[in-house]
Amino acid sequence: MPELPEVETVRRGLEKYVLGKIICDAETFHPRAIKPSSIAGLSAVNGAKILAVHRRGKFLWFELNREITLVAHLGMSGQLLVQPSLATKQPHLRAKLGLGKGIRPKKIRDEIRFIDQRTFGWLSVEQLTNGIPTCVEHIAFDPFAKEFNIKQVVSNIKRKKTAIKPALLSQGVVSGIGNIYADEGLWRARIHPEIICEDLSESEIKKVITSTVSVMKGAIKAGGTSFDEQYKNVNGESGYFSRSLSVYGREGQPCSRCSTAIRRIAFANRSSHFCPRCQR
DNA sequence: TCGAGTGTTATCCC
DNA sequence: GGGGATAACACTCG
Repeated sequence: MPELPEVETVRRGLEKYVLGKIICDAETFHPRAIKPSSIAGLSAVNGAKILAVHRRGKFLWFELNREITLVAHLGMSGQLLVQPSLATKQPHLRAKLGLGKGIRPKKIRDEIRFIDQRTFGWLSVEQLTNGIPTCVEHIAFDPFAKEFNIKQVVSNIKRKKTAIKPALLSQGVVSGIGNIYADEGLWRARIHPEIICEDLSESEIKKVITSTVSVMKGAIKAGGTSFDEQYKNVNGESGYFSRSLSVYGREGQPCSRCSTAIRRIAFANRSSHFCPRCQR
């Protein structure tokens, strides 16, 4: 479920509650909760102080007062909640990190809970290279990063022989864009999802990127998009951006610009939603 | 009962 | 070797 705006909402929530806290009693409850490439089990972060929470694309990581870092990816259905340790355990609780004020706190009041119904998400202990975790190194800058260079991204996409939609989804080009925001950005830019990148002009590609970014900006403001119980802020609150979606999940409903029925087409195990009249 | 779902990546094939 | 397409991963819900 979570794309850039949802992950950013979670990052901000975590930042609010966990900075300066010491991790203790870290525990996993499901074998898939830890990425196979993790260099250590979750207990490796016990005793570490959380100095910052970073994000690139859909990847989150905790900067610790250690050589190692803890990376989190929410996959399709992951949640990170900050909750009292006495709160009822959720059915899909995969791991938890106790939060204390010292290395041996007398009382652990809160914990970070990693909940994930479909288990596509994971946690991973990793080394840092120039401040970036190993598994995040191949991920492109996301549009909200200082280093993001739109000219470079546009020229990279222009050279591709694939359709524009899968190009937007490939995290090595621009990161953070998922199926919802790709559809929304393409609709705003009036570009058909199946047009080949090479056949688009640089200004059209730029329009797609800037449109997608502005949709995501709005979504961050709204606290993310959620359709059901699968996406939550660390508070357990749902975002309300789904009200603002123009095409995603609106098959058969009228386009808000021209009233033509929104169409859905399948592509690579996934759906694209678009307006057949606005997006040629 | 079946299909579809917000993501990533391994593994094919060209 | 690389780009690109596809399947697989697991579980729930309509």
